[in-house]
Amino acid sequence: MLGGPNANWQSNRRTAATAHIVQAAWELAREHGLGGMTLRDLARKLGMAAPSLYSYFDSKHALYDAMFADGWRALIEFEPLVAGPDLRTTLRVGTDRWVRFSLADPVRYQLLNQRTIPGFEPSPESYAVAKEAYAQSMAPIKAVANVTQEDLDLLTAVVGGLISQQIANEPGGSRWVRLADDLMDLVVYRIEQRNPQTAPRARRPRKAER
Amino acid sequence: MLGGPNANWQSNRRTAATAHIVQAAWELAREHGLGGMTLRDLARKLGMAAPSLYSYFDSKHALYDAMFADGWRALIEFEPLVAGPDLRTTLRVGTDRWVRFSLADPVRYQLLNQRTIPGFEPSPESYAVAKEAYAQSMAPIKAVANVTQEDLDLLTAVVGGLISQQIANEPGGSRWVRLADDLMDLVVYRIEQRNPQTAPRARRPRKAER
DNA sequence: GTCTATATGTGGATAGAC
DNA sequence: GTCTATCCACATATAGAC
Repeated sequence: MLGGPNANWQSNRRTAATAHIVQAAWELAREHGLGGMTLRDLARKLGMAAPSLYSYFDSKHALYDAMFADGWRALIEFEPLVAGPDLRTTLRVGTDRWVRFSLADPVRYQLLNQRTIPGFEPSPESYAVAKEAYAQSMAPIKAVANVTQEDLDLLTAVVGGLISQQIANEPGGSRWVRLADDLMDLVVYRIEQRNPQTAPRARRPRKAER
Repeated sequence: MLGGPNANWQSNRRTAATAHIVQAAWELAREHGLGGMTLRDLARKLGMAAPSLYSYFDSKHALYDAMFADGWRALIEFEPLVAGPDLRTTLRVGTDRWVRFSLADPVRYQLLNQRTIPGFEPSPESYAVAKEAYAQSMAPIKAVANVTQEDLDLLTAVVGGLISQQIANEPGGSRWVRLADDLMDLVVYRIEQRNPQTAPRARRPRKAER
């Protein structure tokens, strides 16, 4: 465990160096793929010998773990997460934010959301950051509508499906993610149909606006 | 290119041996993970030396390619694909079939639907099998409703989202996939709302009726 | 503490004998 | 086609200079 939020700050030079390594690792992963990144390349990019990296990370998996936490932290600080006036707007804005964050760095999406590195599992500390980001993203929705965990599970899964398809089959395009608003209309329909509390029935989820 | 459905059948002993290797590779992948499978292990399992595998496959990627085609072929032959009396039933039955096929072999799902092996892309020949399986799966839906490509894109993505979440976060469980029927209701709602043909209160005859 | 130098084990892949 | 021998790249680990 190095560079974690533990004990005494041995030196913030160390944490700065660690952050620098993680930054370079992201660049390398974007270049050669997440699994294609080698510690030799990383060390060369940083101008040091490969074994020196082990002063900062116990293993390559530990580096992935730091990147995992860093990626979720990036989401937390990505953009101010605004709550819309109603459920539909809140879902659209939140999903749009998540889609843009994901497409902005497909390799990051891969590490954060897919189990692609054999044997890698995030540490409890890093996973806690992921849970924090999740809670932050869901809070505005809970604030504006009466949603169940099933609603949120469904929401998370279907949006992830759109993004995954987009990245896998048409990187750089919008064939799938442009359906996000339509999809949010369906989620709204599901939630409001079970929960006819406040909304005036006049508002029908037509596909009109974009 | 070895063992393909090409030119003359050099010998079906060869194709049988190739199929045997692919079969053993699946078992090994299920045991150690898709990326954790090594050619040495595979050779030992087959009782031969590792380099001998190169008589059948030009590379490890070529082996993955054969497994890719084999996996999609397995879907084509998985179960008789029945068309229901209406759109909702057809979607539910087709999705249920796809979910069961996927959960029955998560490693297979990973190879077929996610880009998890660095550098691996299916060959045109293998990808053609995938397209055939896709066309076969979508045919009953097209037969029973007037659907657009966007509808099918949305359907494929959201169901894939459920399955991915299920495999990644709760293998063996049903927290996500049990929402499949609910999700199909939403898809039906989307299609029928745009296309009010056979709905109970609709009095307009279908235009594309034959 | 951080670096260089080096050693070990395990992958995929190739060469050449039979 | 199958084998043995071998190569090279990689992750990993340790020793020791500064």
